[in-house]
Amino acid sequence: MPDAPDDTMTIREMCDTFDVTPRTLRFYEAKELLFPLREGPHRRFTKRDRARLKLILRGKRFGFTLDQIRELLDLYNADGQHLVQLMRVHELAQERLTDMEHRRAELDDAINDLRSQLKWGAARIAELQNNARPNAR
Amino acid sequence: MPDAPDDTMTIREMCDTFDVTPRTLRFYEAKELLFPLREGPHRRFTKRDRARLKLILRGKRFGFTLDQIRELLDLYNADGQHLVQLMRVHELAQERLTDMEHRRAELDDAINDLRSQLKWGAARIAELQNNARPNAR
DNA sequence: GATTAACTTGACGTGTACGTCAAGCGTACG
DNA sequence: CGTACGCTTGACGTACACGTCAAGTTAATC
Repeated sequence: MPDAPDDTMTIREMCDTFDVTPRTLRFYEAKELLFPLREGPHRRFTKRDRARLKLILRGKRFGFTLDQIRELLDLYNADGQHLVQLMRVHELAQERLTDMEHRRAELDDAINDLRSQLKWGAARIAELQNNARPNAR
Repeated sequence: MPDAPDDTMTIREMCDTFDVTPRTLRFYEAKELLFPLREGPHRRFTKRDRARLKLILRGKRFGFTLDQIRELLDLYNADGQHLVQLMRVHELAQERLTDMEHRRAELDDAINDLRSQLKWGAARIAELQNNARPNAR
């Protein structure tokens, strides 16, 4: 059977393109995040699947769980451009952003703490090294 | 036996003070993060345990695993007398710092990304709202 | 002294996001 | 024609940080 360049992709092409494992794609399908077509027993991922996967991977970067991501995808998908849905998406994203900013503030705090600890440690190390060779020029 | 105010705390006092469950404290003990004394079969958490728990909880907020936290605790605990040990401590702390800075960079990236997404979404929402009432005012 | 509250130790359960076999099928290649 | 590769579906395993019983013991209270 010749490779009909019908704008669908095999699981392997998907993996290579998006740097995920086959297991991941099957897992996302089981979670109803993707809906690849079947050619016999084999999956064919459509343009829509690829668009969704992009959003999934980006959502993961933002710290959404897969369930949250599915919710967002469903909102986007359900009759596309309804104002109420867009606003809901916006609201959820806003919450996530606040969350992330909070985490970053804490992380900054911790980084500064650890930095000062390191400074302190470095000082002690220098001190001990001096004691080890009290007359080092 | 009267309550000798011997600067130790029961598991319940610990839970109330630090807002954790007994299970958590026992879990931390099993993980060798805490070393409460025993009074008969009951735990008595010392000042040292409380100091360690504070650090544990802070570490958790920053996204460290318990294993990493134990490593850090061992660092803080290392008595600071031996140069080699201190330098080892310093080295590990440096690694952690690099780790955290890397995570912060990623988080920053994701935050900026999400912010621009939000902006885009807000624009679309405004657009739809305009279409919904083309003759507003 | 008896009840009950609080503590104890197992040991299995939970949720997330997959990893890792096992066993089978279909087909492209030599 | 056979075999090796890639895909398929289960189904169990993993890591983290505990939750949730169960069953027993101790301590405090009436």
